Amino acid sequence: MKILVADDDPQILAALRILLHAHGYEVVLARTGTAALDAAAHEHPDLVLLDLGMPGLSGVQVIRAIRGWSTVPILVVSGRTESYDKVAALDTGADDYVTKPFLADELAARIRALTRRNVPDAEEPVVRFGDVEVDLARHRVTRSVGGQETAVRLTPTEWAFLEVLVRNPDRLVTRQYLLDHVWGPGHANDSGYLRLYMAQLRKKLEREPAEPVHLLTDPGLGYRFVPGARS
Amino acid sequence: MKILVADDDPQILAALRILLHAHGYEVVLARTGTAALDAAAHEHPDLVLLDLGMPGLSGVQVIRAIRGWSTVPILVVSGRTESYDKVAALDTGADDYVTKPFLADELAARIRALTRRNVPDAEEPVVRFGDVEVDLARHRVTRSVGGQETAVRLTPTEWAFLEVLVRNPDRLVTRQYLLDHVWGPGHANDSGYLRLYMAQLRKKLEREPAEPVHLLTDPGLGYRFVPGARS
DNA sequence: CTGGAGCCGTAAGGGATCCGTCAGTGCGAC
DNA sequence: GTCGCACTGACGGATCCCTTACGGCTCCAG
Repeated sequence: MKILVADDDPQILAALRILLHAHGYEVVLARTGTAALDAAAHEHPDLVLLDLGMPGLSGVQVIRAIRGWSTVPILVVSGRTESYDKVAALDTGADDYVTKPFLADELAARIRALTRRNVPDAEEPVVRFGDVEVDLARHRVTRSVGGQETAVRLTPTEWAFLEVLVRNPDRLVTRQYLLDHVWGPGHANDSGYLRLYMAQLRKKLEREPAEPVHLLTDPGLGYRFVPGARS
Repeated sequence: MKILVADDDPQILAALRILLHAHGYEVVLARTGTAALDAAAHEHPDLVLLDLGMPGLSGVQVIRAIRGWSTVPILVVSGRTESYDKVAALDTGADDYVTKPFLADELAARIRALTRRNVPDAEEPVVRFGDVEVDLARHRVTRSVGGQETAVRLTPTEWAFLEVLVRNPDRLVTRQYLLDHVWGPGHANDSGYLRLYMAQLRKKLEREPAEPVHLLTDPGLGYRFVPGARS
């Protein structure tokens, strides 16, 4: 049972490490938001203990990023007692919220309650299809042509487009949904964007851009990402 | 989304009922531990809001009893702030613990956090008939001919037509209903559309389009979808 | 029995829409 | 300036929706 502890205060970090270790957990530490994201992606923790007041990324940003590819339980520990902060964290994807100072017994009990439900985790934040590999955590796309792994350069808009599709495998993604999530609301009639960026994605990711295999279109409705057979 | 509220204080009960109702939840009330158990068993709530200080059964007993047959999320609301009570409730099977007095916003957020996770095990939105498989969630239709699963291409209108029929199995769907839901209001007299698209659907989905088995017509009234025997 | 009126199923064609593609412009960063 | 990115506009070509037409069927009046 592995727990990722993210806090910028070395003292609290040490105290939590000792406490959790005493309860039999394996502990991984992170002192910044970006480090926490990195560890969450590659250490596959069974639970994330997250402090909100870290430098760099805000706590809410960290939660949103993790929720982008993982369903790991997130327990927020924060000095902020305002209801607004709690609601924001919980609605972004946190599973529980404890305010400092907290009692060790209660924290341990809440950790047990969250890990108890543990569903089969180890959901890889990497999606593969054809000769392409998409790393949702690192925002990186690579392609192996001729046994050689080469990075694929995507523009921010291209990435946002691809991300929406990859997170809904085998499922129709309507034009409306794509426009809302990539360009934001208010672009309901700009379906020309979709044609344009889909063409660019196919040019960069499909073996035969003229006859796509993984990035398909459902005429009149939207687009669809089909991973197909693992290769 | 149904919530069972168990509390012995009528005032709190009424307040919670109003609060939850305002958030769009269906609310079931119980004023004793035994009543709560009964309701949890027969009402199939999506979440249980449980007060610890009820007469009859103790809160921990109620939690243990529910956990004996159900994994429904349990949120404990209690006046007891002692760490011992929290640990006992959480370790018995509760998923969260909030102390009175509590803020309405925070409680609502914690309810959302608990119900969010429970959604995935929804009903299987797949309908099968003959050699056809309709996946309503993924918006996909496949047909297995000769042991090979092949995708069926449907136009948007064909899909809308099929969707209405599939969502009303073994029931007569009147021409009026179909026209309203597929073409929108104002096409009450365009029953010719129905003949046309029904013919196309039968051609794509029926083994013998001339002698349909699953997509039947009720002369003068409308059409009917009959899944028939599972195959 | 016979003929006609609806209703249903089928086929073919035209117009509108949608899709893929390719230039080209504007704008900000370096 | 130069480069990269977002966006615009326009063009064939494919697809889709609707219209129109025709034949078969049932049912009922004559």
